Amino acid sequence: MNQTMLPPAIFIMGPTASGKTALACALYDQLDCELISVDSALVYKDMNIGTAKPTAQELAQYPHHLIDIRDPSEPYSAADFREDVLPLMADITARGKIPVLVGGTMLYFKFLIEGAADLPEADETIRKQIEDEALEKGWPAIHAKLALVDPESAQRLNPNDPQRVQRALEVYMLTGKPLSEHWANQQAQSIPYSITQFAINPKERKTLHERIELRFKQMLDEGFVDEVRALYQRGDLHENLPAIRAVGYRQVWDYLDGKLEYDDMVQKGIVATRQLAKRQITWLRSWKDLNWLESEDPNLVQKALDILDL
RNA sequence: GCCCAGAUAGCUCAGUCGGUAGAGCAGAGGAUUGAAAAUCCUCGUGUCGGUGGUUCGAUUCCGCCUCUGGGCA
Repeated sequence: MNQTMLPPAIFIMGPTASGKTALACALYDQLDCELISVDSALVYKDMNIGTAKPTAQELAQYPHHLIDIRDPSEPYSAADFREDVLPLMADITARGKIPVLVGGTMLYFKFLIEGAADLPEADETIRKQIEDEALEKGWPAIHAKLALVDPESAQRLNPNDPQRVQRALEVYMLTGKPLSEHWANQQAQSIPYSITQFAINPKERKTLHERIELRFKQMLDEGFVDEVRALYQRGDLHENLPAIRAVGYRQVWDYLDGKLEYDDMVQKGIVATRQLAKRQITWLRSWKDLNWLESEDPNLVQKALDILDL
């Protein structure tokens, strides 16, 4: 098939606080497109300030898909994202528009580009069972157990990595087949788009750190603590939920719990955001077919449009 | 002004019975298959506050100085 026959799609990636949203909105003004958020935290309702979600006014002017689609009590996953976004992109293309995917959740982009193995979804009962056993015997014991049924995964995984060890064992318990076998059966999937990928990032890490600190303090000024307090006071949420584990939310939650002094919470919130940005940049460094843009470049939008050459 | 306790990595501190030192955090790099804003791995040379003395050798012992806490006036 001729690549040029594929409909266009645009990806805008980059670390937190790099200016992705601003670029996406600028493209929205210039192109016949629709915006899709690729962000594991923006999917949650009532989590606005701390996620740096575009404001209601911004969203009215620049509508984004896949924002506010879950209650904070409901988990959302990379696989959910893949299932949601593919039909959405197809609809947008059918309307004669270009899907513009913007966000910083790199695993979601990866799932979209490379596809995912056919695996069972998370099973709360099984996970609880594994966790209870881990609490009693320690994660290395669970890892040893995994080694008996799925030596390949056990070899690959660090015994101290609870999340992956748990997942690998969960998959075996649910399917009777090791994770490695599922992967071997994974079929190459490619999405039917001609994708132009942008990564936006400040020239210097120091600049990003400054932006992150400034933005976190602005969030606090805008009432971030009250936002988390409202979630805290609901009573049905807890700190093990993906939503409450989000950067900033976890630290404010601990502050409300009396586990952190206010100043420590601020410091730890900033630090956690910096560390998130670093992990996002690590993904990007080895990412294929990227067009890099500098956050502080005054001609950034024009450069992006030139690269798109539509 | 006097007394006491400190001064060691960017920060908080440990330690060296005298042979130039190491943790946590921060930071950097990496991994990443239904929690991914998650989870995990790797990386530690710094005038040991300054200066003089004792010593083969001082960050360590002694003197003086500077600074920071706390106490007494």
